Amino acid sequence: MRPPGSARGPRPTSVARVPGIDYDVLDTLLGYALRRAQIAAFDAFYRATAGHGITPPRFTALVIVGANPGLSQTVLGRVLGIARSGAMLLTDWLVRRKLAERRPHPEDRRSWGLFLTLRGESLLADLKRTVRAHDGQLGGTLTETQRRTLLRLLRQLAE
Amino acid sequence: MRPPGSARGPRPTSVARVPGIDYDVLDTLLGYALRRAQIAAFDAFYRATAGHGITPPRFTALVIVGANPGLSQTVLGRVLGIARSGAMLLTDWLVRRKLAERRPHPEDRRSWGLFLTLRGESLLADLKRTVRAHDGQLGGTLTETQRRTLLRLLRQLAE
DNA sequence: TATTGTTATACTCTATAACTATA
DNA sequence: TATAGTTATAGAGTATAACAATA
Repeated sequence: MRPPGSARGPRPTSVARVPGIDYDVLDTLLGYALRRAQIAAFDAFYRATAGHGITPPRFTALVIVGANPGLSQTVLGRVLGIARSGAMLLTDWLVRRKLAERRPHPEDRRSWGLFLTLRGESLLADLKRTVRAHDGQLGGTLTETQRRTLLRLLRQLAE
Repeated sequence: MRPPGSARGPRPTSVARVPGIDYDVLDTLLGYALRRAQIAAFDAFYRATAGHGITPPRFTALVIVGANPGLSQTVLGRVLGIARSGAMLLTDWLVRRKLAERRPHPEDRRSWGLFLTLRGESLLADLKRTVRAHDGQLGGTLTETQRRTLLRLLRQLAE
């Protein structure tokens, strides 16, 4: 049993509102609503991936490497929005678990091409299923139309 | 000049998509869209509060103490979803900046009642204005109706 | 000169656990 | 016994800076 919040980074903070507290202006801010919603989403993600040691950035990395085989660590870092040194540590983790491997880049001997192993492909397929399922339940009380609307509005916000 | 990403916790990672990259299943996940939207929101927040040393949790703490004067550190921690030790460090920060103060709790000599100072009240008033303004611009391309819809759907998601 | 990967180092945030004083 | 605040310590994640190899 993993003690909560130790092995996989900061544990998603509780989303529950505290009764009797006045939240004042927070209730009118899109930013605060986003934060609360993301905590709920983290929660769903952790339920989906319990026991795999998978975090959101690691899942993202698996998906990105899977869909863009041969990309470099620098590009992976850029996609994830982290520094090169961080992309390296993340790649190290994937390689250590034998989920991905570094192959020499055919045209540039400074960089690696990243590829999923068979094991990585297989885990990714599993993860995609469960993450998608839990992500679907995330909007448990949302209708399919509302869900699509939300997704569209969020994309518009982030563009 | 503050070097980016040093004094105020992790710098919001870039929200820009990398051209030529296949994002695969990520584009269908509410959780991923939420993350991207929240990065944009962080960005707006940091623009709003540049130079104040204010982070989202610190802003939240100011608002909560302001609207619920006399509450204890433990309750503050529960509202923020952090451990008591963290609530204490956060309170220390507010007290050090003379934005809040601890007063003996009238009925329980184990706990403090937290209150904003005049300076805290004044800063909070400023912050509310700018944060609200930037939060409004956050959905720059959203109509007022879309904004309300988004807020409602996010609340429904997190409930 | 510029870039890739790497290494070393530091910082922020959060957590748990143990301690104290009160309840 | 249980709780509030505190202190000490540890871990994850990220950043910057400097270095070697290569472009």
